[in-house]
Amino acid sequence: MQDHFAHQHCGDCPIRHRAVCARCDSDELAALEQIKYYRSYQAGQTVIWSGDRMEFVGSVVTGIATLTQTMEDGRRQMVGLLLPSDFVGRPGRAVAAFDVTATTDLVMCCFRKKPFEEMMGRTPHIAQRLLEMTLDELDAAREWMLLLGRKTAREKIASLIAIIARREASLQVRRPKGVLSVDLPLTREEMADYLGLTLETVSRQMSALKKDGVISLEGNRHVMIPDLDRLLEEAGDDSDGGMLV
Amino acid sequence: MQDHFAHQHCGDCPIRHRAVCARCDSDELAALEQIKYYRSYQAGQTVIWSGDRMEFVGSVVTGIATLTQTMEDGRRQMVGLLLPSDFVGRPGRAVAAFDVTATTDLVMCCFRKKPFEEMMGRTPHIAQRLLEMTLDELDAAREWMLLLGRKTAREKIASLIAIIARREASLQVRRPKGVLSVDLPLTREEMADYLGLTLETVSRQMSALKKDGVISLEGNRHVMIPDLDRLLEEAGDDSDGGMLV
DNA sequence: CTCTCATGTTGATCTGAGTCAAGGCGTGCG
DNA sequence: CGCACGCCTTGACTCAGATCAACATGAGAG
Repeated sequence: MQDHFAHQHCGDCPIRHRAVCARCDSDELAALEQIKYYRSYQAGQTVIWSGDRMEFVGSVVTGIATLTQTMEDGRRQMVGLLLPSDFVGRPGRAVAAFDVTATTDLVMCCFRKKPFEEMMGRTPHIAQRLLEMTLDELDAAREWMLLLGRKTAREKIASLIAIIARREASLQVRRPKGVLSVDLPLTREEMADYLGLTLETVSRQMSALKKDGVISLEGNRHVMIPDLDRLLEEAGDDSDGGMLV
Repeated sequence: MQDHFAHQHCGDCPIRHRAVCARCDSDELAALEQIKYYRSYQAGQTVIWSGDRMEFVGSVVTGIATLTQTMEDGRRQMVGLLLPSDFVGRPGRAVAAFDVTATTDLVMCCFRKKPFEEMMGRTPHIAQRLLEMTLDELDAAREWMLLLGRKTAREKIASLIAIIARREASLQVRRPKGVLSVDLPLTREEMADYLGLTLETVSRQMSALKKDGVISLEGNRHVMIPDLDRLLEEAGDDSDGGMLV
């Protein structure tokens, strides 16, 4: 398993993951290597329960995890989607604030919290890098608040698909000219939990967008987007809104 | 104006504001003093428009500001409430992502971004402190996502009042035994924008909570809470949920 | 003092999304 | 093979909150 990452450009250091390799000198990297370890989870497994002591911080290497919050009566809201390179946990707080669940098989690269915090104290740019990442997440969360508070069901669905599509597109080297195609990493129910809807409404709005030619479906999880601008219009997004996740 | 703050315990350094004075040595404080300055805004004035270049970072000294996002058709969502000691702006990004508006008269203590960033490079614990604060804000934003996505109008109102009440209570040295009383710093419309509701619904649910004896009103902006536990129950909050804002 | 304007309340009605219920795939298993 | 189970779709009905509209209150300006 670990071999798989050995020849990735940025290895698996959570700090390097987001392209700050240049700032890590070899001593620091060696130190990080010494305290890191891996954890694997199966799809559906819970990584941490809200309220649990959290002994580690880390980042996602492969797979997808979700951050969710649940009310006593079972109402559930997903508050974050963790993709490869995303950071989990917080230096300085002992207890997890949200449930973290693996929605696919998941591999995380972890550091025990204590040594990581000590390391952070000695290596200023780690805190700076984490600060940048956290500020990005905060902006994304706030963008999501607009979606949850003010968008219609149709706009919510269109926004979600657009965000996933945009991320896929940005991973590809050249922007594809023609039809974009996207794999949804979430079930209808998970989409509903993310968007503050019910799964029935998600299903209905997907059908509606399909009927109106905004998207087409191939199986349940694969979406083709003939015209990204059209989709963005349906999403009610500000012209550029492209800075997010 | 500056005299007013001279004898506050923590002065106005945004880093010290949240009780890390002990970690600031005198050289650092002197350096911060040199680059800081004040800005005042009148109630209703816009501090920054989303998309504007942001030349400074800073923290609120007195007054209240809001972070909002607006769609082209005018739908508006408040995504943050800035209270004294809250930090505004982000080292590392040139452009504001949200509108910042003063809802009351507002004084901010600012630092030009460039020198502040340089300072941050030299003074590791500033980044660490900002990281902590940002993580707190992120948790609060995620908590708010549950409210926006899943709570009923009544629960939303109760939650908002509870949050404000809790903060007031925590400022007072001794927890008051009896009736808590809270000043709402927001108009009905601003509350609606914060909660993802319309102002009519806010008004109706306030009346309903009053009729049911959960709160009582004295004027429009002053709320008395005979039983905080009852209010929390109405808010649908998890037992403790007290870690936030 | 009255007028105006911003703010807040309340009522009547409408509607988007939730709820309840009935199937429809597709996959894995006995 | 057929059955069960997880996931998804669709229909009928309901209801919480939005919308539209009228009116109340209070503070400041002239």
